[in-house]
Amino acid sequence: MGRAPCCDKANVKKGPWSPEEDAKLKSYIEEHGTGGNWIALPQKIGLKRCGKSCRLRWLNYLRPNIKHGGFSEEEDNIICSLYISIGSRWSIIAAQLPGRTDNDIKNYWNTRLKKKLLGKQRKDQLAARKGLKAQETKRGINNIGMINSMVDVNSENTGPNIMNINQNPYWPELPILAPQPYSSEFEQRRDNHASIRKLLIKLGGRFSDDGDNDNNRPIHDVGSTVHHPNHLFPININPSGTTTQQLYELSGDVTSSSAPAVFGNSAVGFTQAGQHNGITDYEPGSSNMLLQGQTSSSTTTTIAQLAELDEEKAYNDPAQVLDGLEFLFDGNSTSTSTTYGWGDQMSSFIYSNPLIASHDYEGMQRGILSEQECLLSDQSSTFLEAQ
DNA sequence: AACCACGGCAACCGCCCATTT
DNA sequence: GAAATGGGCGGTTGCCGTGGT
Repeated sequence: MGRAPCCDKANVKKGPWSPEEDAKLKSYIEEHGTGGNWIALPQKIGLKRCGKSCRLRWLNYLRPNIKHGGFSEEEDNIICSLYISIGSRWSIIAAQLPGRTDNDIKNYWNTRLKKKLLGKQRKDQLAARKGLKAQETKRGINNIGMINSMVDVNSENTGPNIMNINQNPYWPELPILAPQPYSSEFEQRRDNHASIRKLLIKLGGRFSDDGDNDNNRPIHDVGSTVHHPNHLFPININPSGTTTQQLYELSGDVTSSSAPAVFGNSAVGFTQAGQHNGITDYEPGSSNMLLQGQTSSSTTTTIAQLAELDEEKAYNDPAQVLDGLEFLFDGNSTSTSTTYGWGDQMSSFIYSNPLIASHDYEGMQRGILSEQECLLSDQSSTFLEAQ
């Protein structure tokens, strides 16, 4: 049975909002709130708009403290870092950037950041390829295939199919693959809460299926109603594991349109406690997964620790999927400075670690990697499953 | 001046999921 | 338990401004 339309499409105005409509919507919500029912809202105000359209207009444009444009370098870094970590979960990313909406970030990524990355990557890869060519000529050996070996999961062979760099002039270390359906196993895992949980556990979060257990609540929110979690991705990037580095620690009440962390439309570990002025309050609990912000180095899974999980596989893993993104993690980053420099640690980790590779399969495929026709190895998926 | 291509962004669409009936 | 409903999300579309020819 099909889903009933949320409104009468024939009698609903579409297209850009007029200042009058904006004023009506804004003044009503500021005075009365949304009432928790967007569908009924336009009728109350006398707007010939779909409720969803009203919601979108409010969240993305009219709501207070919205910032438009002018993304700072720090914000760039956060967006890119999170994209690398979790893919196109724009609402989650937006939750880490006060005043930014998921739509804004999505647009910004699609129109600017992605191109920036790809442009940089192309440049670096061409340079790297030149270097390799020269090396090959000098030594008289062909080790490029090994260096750039990729697992051709499209091959009918069960074993990896080593592909040669020269098969792809622009993406030398990436496989040339026809669009390939996911394996049924992987298909099941996509958009699966369990896999997301795995991912976030790897990234340092902790989950609980029993939200009623206070022990599983975020440390900083135990026993209290919170607006939004402040620590979503407590990634300790110090390879020694002795220093805790909170990458995305925000202070204050983040009134993002989509905060707190949301997967699907479930707040992770938080239930909706109420609304005021269109801003949703959340409280810990419910049967949802609970992501815990951790601040203790003893409990935080560090990137270095993850990398150590399988150094050999990491060494052999061919998925140099993020080659060229170093600039995102250079030591000059104001938001992510570390003892060792965010750059080397993070990029080398991502390059080599099958954990990240497999975690990022979905997001990457939808983003950067899809454009490069890059598939990650079955080995990576298997490795994740084993964790 | 006219046309075209391109980029940015607001808004829409379809789907998913949780909640309610 | 099934169907209906509504909120929310990510992907896509289309308009508009700008720059190049």
